[in-house]
Amino acid sequence: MPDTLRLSTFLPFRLSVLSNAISQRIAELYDREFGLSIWQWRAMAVTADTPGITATEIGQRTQMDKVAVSRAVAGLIEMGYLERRPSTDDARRSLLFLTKAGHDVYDLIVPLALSEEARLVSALSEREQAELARLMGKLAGVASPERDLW
Amino acid sequence: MPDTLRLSTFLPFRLSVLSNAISQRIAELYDREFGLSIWQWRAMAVTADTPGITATEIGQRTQMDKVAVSRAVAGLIEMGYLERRPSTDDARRSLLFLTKAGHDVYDLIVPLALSEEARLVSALSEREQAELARLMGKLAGVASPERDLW
DNA sequence: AAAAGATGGTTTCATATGTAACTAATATTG
DNA sequence: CAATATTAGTTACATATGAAACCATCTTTT
Repeated sequence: MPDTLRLSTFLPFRLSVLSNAISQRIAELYDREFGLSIWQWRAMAVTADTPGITATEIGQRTQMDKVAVSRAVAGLIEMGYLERRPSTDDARRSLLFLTKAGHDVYDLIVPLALSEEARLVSALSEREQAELARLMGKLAGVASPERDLW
Repeated sequence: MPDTLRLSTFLPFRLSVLSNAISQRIAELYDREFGLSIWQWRAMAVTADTPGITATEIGQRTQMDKVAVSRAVAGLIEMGYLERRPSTDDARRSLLFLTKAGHDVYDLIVPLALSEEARLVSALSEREQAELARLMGKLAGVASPERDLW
C-alpha cells in the first residue's frame, strides 16, 4: 500500500476537473447568450423532449433535487420560456410546457450545444467516442448502483 | 440539424452527472470520517506530495482558485493538520507542511481513497482503465487548451 | 531610488446551493 | 370515512462559493 497518492492520476479528481472545465465553459455560453443557468437549460431540454412533464420528473431526468428544479422552473416561467398548466388528475402537480418564446430560445441553443459537444469530441474518433460512452456507463453503474443515472 | 437534444446522451451532461455522483460519495466519506471537505483533502494531498508547497502552487495543482485554497488551508491549519512557515526569499508566500497529526490523517485517508477508486474502476479491465485515462486526457486537451489540467 | 505595476494571499460582499420546515393535496389505514 | 401517512412543490434559513476589493511585499521602470 503506497503511502502517497498522486492527485493527478486519481480518477475521481481527474473526472471532476475535466467535467468542471467542460461545464463551466458551456455554462458561460448559455448564460452569456441567453441568461440561462445550467439548471435552467437542463430543465428546458427535458421539457422540450417531453412536453407536459412534471417538476418531479424533471428532477429524475436531470438528477437535480426538487429545490433546484423548483427554482429553475420558476426562473424559466418568469422569463416567459415555460408555462405551467394544472394537472387534471392531481392538483398538486402541474404540467410544464415550453412557450413559443421558450421554443425559440431552445431552437437557438440546441445547435450551439451540439456544436460545442462536437468540438469537444472532435479529438476522438467515432470508435473512441463510443468506447468512452460505454466506459462511462460502466462507471455509472458502480458509482450509483442505487439510482439509475440514465 | 436535429431540433431536439437528448440530455441523457449529451456528453457534458453525462460527464457532469457521473462526476458529481462519484465526488459526492467520496466527499461524504472524507467528511464523515475526518471532517474534511474535498478541497481540504485535495490541498492536503498535494502538500503531502510536495512539502513546502505554496498556496499558489496548490491552486495550480488542484485547479482551485486562490480563495478556495486560502480557505482550505486556513481550515487545515486550524484543525492542526497543516503548518505554515515563512518563505525566506519572499515574505508574501508561506511554505506549507503537514504536521504530524496531518500525516496521521493522510495515512488513514489514502488507503480509503485508493480502495474507493479501486471499487469504482473494478468494473473496468486494465485495458479499459488505461483507455479511459487516455480518452479523458484527449478531452482535457480540447476542453481547456489554454491551461494544462494535469 | 521613487513611482508604478505585478504578485501572494486574505477579507468582504453578494449570490448560489442544500437542508429542513412547511403547505396543499392525495393515498392509505383502521 | 376520519385519522394518518405520503407526495408535489415552495419557502426559509444557514452555509458554500466566487468576484472584486484589499493589504503587504516584491519587481520593474524611469
